[in-house]
Amino acid sequence: MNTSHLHRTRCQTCSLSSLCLPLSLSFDDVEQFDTIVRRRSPLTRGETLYMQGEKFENVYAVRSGSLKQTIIEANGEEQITSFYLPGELVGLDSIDSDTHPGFLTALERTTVCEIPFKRLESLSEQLPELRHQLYRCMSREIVDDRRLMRLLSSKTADERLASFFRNLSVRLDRCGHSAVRFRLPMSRSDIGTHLGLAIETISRVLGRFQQQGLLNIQGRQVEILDMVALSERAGIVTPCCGEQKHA
Amino acid sequence: MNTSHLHRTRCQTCSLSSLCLPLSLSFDDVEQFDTIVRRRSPLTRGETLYMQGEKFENVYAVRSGSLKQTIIEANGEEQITSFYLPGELVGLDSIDSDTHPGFLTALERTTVCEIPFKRLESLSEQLPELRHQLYRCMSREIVDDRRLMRLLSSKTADERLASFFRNLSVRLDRCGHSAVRFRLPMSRSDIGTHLGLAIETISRVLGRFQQQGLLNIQGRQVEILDMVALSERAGIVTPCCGEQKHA
DNA sequence: CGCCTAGTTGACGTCTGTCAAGCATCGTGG
DNA sequence: CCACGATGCTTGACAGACGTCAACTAGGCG
Repeated sequence: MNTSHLHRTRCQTCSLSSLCLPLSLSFDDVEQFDTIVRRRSPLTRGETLYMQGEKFENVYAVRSGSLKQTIIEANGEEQITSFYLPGELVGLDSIDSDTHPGFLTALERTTVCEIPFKRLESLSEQLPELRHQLYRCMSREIVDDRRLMRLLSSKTADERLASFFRNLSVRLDRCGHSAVRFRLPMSRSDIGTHLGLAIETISRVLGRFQQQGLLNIQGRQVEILDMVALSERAGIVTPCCGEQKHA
Repeated sequence: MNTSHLHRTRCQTCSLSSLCLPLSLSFDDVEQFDTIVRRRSPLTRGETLYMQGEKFENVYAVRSGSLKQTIIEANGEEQITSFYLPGELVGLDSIDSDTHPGFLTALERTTVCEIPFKRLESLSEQLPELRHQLYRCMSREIVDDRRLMRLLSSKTADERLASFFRNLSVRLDRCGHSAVRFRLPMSRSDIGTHLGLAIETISRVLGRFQQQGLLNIQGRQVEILDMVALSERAGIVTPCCGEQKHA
């Protein structure tokens, strides 16, 4: 029990380990994995974890709080490609070019675990489960991106926002928060930039949702009142009858 | 030199090997890799390589021709998430759920190399370069998807189409075709479904492009006349001077 | 108390989807 | 070789959704 380091926490005792990379590792393997993980002191709201174009060294697992990834194009346009919540892995999109494709910014007080990718990669040589888990994480990221693409490609503002809130609810639920009552980590403007909608549209649609009793939203405090109706609005037809899903 | 099998081709002699998974492997390693690759007889136009929901067993490398991935949602809406050209790897999005998220359909006569993922995964244990290449491929797919997301999230029909043609040109160039003169493998309707635009819009915008001398398009025969103007139209500003920007 | 940012609400224009009709292109068979 | 239908593509008219501009309100903080 050496707790010499201030931020010393261990994967073995982390409540998020069931969502994180160590997911399917044996006890001994987790211990080995734990040795390459570095805990960083918390980021404050607005602080950046890395900048666009910076050399890629580490991936990060979110422990608490939340972050956004912003890509700024040559012409100055911004796009928020994704938000990251506790238990999610950040930086997998940086492997190919060996640089970070965007800015990673904390939306609130946020703690992350830093995992040197080189060491992760070589550790994955010895631990097939870890390797598979890494492949799965990346594959999931592709699938999630495709889902968002579908959303953006043809859906109305209502569908986009309903889908966004539904997705947020599911992910918050997974990491231990309430699925129906939570505080939005991001601003309306962030949501707009992410979904390709003007901030005014966000405002109007949320107003409409509230009027129709789908949800209650005061500033950033959200309460989902009718998840079924929200899902329908998102274009998801049957929440009940068989959909194939397994790990 | 056993050439018993009809479709026996070898990675060592494949003109696309510099784009494909064996990219950074040594000669011996390529040989080892080659043993797990199965060549399939060509797919004809419209033939499916796999169906949505089917169990995931193999990834595929495109040798010639082209394919599209179509996802059909519960409500019947279709989305073409991506097109695959020679040298590109298909199926990486199936790892997480262990099933194929969509239909993979040949757009023309197409040949692919079948790579059993289980064997690929275990081979990647012994070959760090292969492992890294796999990570890179997946990472690149995420990056490409994000690019498309940005396109879909806020760009006009003109920008989407200009960007689409530019992207196609770059990819065709990479796999040995001409970058300025080629035959579109997909229909207008496919492009529309992919970019989230009505087929009529595609038609109108392409007409405009032609009128403005950006490109020449007769049916599926395309000639790009002014790549610079096309890039500008796609929202890509400076092909030259670099810009530094941060928050 | 007053400024500043975040969010709301309204008026208006435009892009693009929808519907509908017309045209070209291709393969099939007589 | 041409007729013919099927399919894919183009063009036009119109309407609706959403972006833009602008004014206004509500919190948050020195």
